[in-house]
Amino acid sequence: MRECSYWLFKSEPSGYSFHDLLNEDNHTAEWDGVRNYAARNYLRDQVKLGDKVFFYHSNIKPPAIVGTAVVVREGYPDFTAWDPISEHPDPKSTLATPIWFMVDIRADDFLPNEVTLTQIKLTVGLENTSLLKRARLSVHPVTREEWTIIIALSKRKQSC
DNA sequence: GCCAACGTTGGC
DNA sequence: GCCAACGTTGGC
Repeated sequence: MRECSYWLFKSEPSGYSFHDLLNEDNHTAEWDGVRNYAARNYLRDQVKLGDKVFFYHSNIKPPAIVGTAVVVREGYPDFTAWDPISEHPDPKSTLATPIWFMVDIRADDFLPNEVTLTQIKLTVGLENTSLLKRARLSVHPVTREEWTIIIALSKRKQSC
């Protein structure tokens, strides 16, 4: 019996928001379009069924973790890569030799309060979190301790 | 809108 | 295989 792992997935809400995920059938969607090797490796090799996911909104004021989701399908080829009219086509990726991978996630719920990037930067225990160390990565590992701290933060009303 | 950080590409 | 040029991300 494997313990679940924790992740943080980024999305620009102008393109795809947590609200969009909640509005999907069964609150579930393919996490497609990742075209970065480090993120791909996580999706292909390490993100497992039942793992928990923070949904982070980037490129918005303020950038913040807004909700949680759960992995409902493990890594499989991102077929949007070999669809020439998809948003992120990659002719080098084929059915026989896929390069890019995705997982499916199902929205759980909004956090009681969003946890902003500023809060994350100011919170003891989160100073080494991957989000702060590798700013441009779109899929980050989160430790169990970090997950617990962020969940606790989300239950606290912000004064500013 | 700016621009720093950083991942990717491609010439050599 | 190095590394300069280039493109993208994303906070500010």
